[in-house]
Amino acid sequence: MEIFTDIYLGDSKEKLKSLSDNSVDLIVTSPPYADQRKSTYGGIHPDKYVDWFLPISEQLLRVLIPTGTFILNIKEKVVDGERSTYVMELILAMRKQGWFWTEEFIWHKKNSYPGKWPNRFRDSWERLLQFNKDKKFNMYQEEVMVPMGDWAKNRLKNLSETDKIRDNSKVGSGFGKNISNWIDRDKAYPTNVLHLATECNNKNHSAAFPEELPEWFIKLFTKQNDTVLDPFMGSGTTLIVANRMKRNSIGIDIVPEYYEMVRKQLQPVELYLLEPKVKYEKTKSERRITVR
Amino acid sequence: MEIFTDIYLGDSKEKLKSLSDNSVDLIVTSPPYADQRKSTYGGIHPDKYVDWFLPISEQLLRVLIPTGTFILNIKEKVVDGERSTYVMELILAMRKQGWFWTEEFIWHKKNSYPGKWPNRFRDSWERLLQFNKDKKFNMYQEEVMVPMGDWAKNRLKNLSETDKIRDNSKVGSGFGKNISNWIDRDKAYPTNVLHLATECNNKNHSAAFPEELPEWFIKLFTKQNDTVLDPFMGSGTTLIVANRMKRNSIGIDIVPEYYEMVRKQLQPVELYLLEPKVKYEKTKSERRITVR
DNA sequence: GTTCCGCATGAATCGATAG
DNA sequence: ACTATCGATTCATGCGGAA
Repeated sequence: MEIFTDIYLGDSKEKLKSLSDNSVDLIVTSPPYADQRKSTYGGIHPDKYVDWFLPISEQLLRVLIPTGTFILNIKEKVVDGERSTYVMELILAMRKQGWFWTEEFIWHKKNSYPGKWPNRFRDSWERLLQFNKDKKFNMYQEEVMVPMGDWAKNRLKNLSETDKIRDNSKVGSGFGKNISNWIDRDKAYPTNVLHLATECNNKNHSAAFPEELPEWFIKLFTKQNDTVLDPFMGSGTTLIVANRMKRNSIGIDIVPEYYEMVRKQLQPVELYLLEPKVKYEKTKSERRITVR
Repeated sequence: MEIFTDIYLGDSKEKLKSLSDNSVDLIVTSPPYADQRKSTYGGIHPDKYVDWFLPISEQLLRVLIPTGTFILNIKEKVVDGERSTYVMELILAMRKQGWFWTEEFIWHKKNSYPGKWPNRFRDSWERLLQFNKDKKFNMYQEEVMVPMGDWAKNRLKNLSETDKIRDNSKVGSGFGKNISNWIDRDKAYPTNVLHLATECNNKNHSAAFPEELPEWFIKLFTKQNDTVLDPFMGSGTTLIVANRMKRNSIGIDIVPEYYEMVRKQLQPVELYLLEPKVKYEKTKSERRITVR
């Protein structure tokens, strides 16, 4: 079976209209937060955020299959010493739009931005909001309850001794870098708290999330040959992971530089010759890339 | 200085009226969650939760000093496969009432209740909402500093003497970062994610939280001889911790059994003879208990 | 080939300074 | 007065070069 990867350059609100109804199994995305990333995305004022997002989520509701899931990564910022409320207002508005708010996962960012202030500690968590069209949805819990797969084995054999020690010292549950827990264990029961560090190895994108994040949700909510959508693909982490996991994927971004970057990364043959470290050669021959 | 502990039996909304304006330095409480614990509190329907809570928070706003803090432990429950939104509606309503929503801490419950559901994982976190009357409030950050990650210890202890000298000179010339500041430091400021286990040995109270939770906030937001209030004291954890930490405390509960339980636990002399393990004898002679 | 160390760098926030 | 920009603060992580 052939896996496709479609990427679009343009405004999500418009480009999404070209997708068919009920054609996507999972949406995983991290939209620009309010008043962040002004240089690249222009920055949306917190007061206007809900109005800006609702037309997009309306399209997402249309293209998602009834048993599909929408994972939204977002966090409100502090404005004038107080937390903004636009995320809560967005949840309330999306429920009126027809979404079910089924769960809120917590992404605990172990390496949060440093700093010290007289009345505030470092913000080290983000919301991962789960929305569904229907109260019955596909969920493959076994896939994430058995983390001792090839992935973990590969990781473990390459772990240096200091890494093992460092990981041992960490307290944590669920999944993530607490790999040492898995050595003597076949099963880990995940919870709705995810412990991951943000990735520092920049891909020329300021806000890339770690590959483990989309990987976990793709495992949990899709099977092979399903289709994953990221309407704010950025550096394309979600698409690359989906491709490696043999899921079809669709990505949209309004920034030409990101679009170009993802396009180049997904071109299999040419870059394979130029790039010494090609990560995803296993699925290379199966991929079909469409650029529009 | 004498420490007092006042406990009241009755409805918080009414009993709070007997407290003076600006008389409490910190409020830490975990109110009955909507539709939970029906047998003891009668259960408040999610749709009526905000209306039920606002008269109480109005009193709390009155009795709190301007530089005081209100910590509200709450988590919406899942109703018919979907998360209720009453917590978000409550935050929005309390802001209109005059509260500032300063921060949301995450309490990560490391040993959350085990279980498996077809479309849901174990819920292992709760919200700890911080509200303030004023954007300037008392906060004693040094009191809750935590040991630094192994990173610093392993690296800094191996700093050569020349490195130290070089770094010192950098400070003088204004270049580089002041590494020498870090040499004697093994502690770092915490983040807004708290990792605590729930207490297994509950005290006949269905929703007792671990002592570390009120302890952390009492350390962070009060000093000795300040006054801590818990308008839903339950088994009295907040009061007991406050007393041990030499803070005055006020507790209210509508359930006679909890009231009696806390009263007995706080009576110093009689119980001292009966109970082999008295935890708080250090402050015993200083305590004054008022029962109304 | 490992292990160790130096260093850059974040979806941050506040307070001061400038227009 | 009100907004825009800038510097200071701080710590976990990964990478590259050195031992």
